[in-house]
Amino acid sequence: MVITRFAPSPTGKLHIGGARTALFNFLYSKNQNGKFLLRIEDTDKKRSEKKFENQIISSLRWLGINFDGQEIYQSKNIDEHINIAKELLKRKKAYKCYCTPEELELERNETKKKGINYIYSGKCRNIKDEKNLPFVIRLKVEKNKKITLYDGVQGDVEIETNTIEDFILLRSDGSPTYNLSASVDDKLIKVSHVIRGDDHKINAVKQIILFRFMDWKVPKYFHIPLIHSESGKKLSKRENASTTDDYKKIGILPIALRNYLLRLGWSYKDKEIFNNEESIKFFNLKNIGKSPSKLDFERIKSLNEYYIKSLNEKELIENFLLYVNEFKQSLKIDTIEKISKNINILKNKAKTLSDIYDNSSFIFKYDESLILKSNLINTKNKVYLIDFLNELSKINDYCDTKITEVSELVLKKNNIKFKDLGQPLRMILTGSLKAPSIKDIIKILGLNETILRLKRHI
RNA sequence: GGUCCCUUCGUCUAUCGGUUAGGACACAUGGUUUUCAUCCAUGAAAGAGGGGUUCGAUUCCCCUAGGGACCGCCA
Repeated sequence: MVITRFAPSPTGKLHIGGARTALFNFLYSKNQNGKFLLRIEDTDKKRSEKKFENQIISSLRWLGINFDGQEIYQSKNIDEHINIAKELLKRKKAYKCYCTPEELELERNETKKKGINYIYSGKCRNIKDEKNLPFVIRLKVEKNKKITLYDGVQGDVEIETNTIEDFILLRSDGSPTYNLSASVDDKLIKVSHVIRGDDHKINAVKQIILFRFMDWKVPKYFHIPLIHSESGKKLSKRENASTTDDYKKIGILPIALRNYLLRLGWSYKDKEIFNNEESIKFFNLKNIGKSPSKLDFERIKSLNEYYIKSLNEKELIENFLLYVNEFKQSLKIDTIEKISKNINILKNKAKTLSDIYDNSSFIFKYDESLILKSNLINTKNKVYLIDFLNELSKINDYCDTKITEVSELVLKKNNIKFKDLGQPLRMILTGSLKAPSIKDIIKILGLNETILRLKRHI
């Protein structure tokens, strides 16, 4: 059975790269009818925070990336990690190292000065007698061997063990480090495919060595190229617009972000649009690309625009209201009703949910500052506008054809083009030149409000 | 600096040695349109460089250049 996992450390919000890693793991496991697990790597007590853990889980949920079972906490398995370290010690595959951090710092500086790559010298390797001093436990990496990482994305990568140091398994306070914990946990939860960022490639080799020392079955590894920022560097948490929250905040739909992430570093022929079902159906590991990719915000927006247009009304309204609730000034019930009813008109120019909000603002926030400044409202134009108002006042209820009749009447009477009437009308009714068509504006505002607004300015 | 990885339009990518090198976003032009958009059509735009292998290389190999990742008692 295929078992994959996403293993974030809760030291920050879920960022784009992590989200894509989670997505690939999720999609592959679901495509194979397997399991997708979430493991919180919270062994760094200083930097881990509960709020980030919650944030990561809710971001995953938002993207529709659902994990199986309960989330797993690495910190709960610490005893087992320590046991394995002891077992390795017993098998003589690990040893106690009494070097102090200060000594190591010195070693590091010395080699760096010489321009040589630093790895721990291994000087404690052969200490026979126990010392009554603080110690760490290090893995005894075999010398002069080649380890091949059979990477499903990168191909076979051969690494000399001499370039890999005797890395620490247990710190001097007895707590396990990442490579130990991750290996033991992957073994415990029977991970079959490890899909993660390229930055873990060297860790994979370290973990393979540990797996072999323990006679465990080594999982398959897939190291996906990193996502780079516009500047071409690894996307860091500090970059603006690097977390999923950043995108949520500006009104990107989860399905759009998910679709974007899926196609970043992965492809399926010429297909660009993948809904959630299709993404599971078509996803595979072999189409993952080898080269890193840059984030393209325009593409995200355009995908978002596509989904705003193609989502059904109900889904769009749901997404919109959730968004407004979380990020915008709350709206009155009747405004919400008006927007919901006319969502198909109001979504027209929108690339983001925030745009829909802005497009709708003439309904709930009648900003007259531009109207007063506009030279569209002059004595000449007022003649038609008054005609229009008079004719409009004769109508009892809104009706498409009646509005057309009214405007045509005014146009004929004054011998003008629609633009001459439409522009000032639009300005008065919405306080802006960018708005839906006149008919739609009247329909949304209602006859009463339309007449009220007209009367204020003519 | 050491080890490892990557390199097709500006960006994301397709290409299983033979293609007018395809698609998408962005861009430009034109058309539709009751503003602005949408939509439709068209266009410009790419194999980092140099060597091999081959009848033939974007594709396979080597070198160079450029970019990136890792090099913590972080994960």
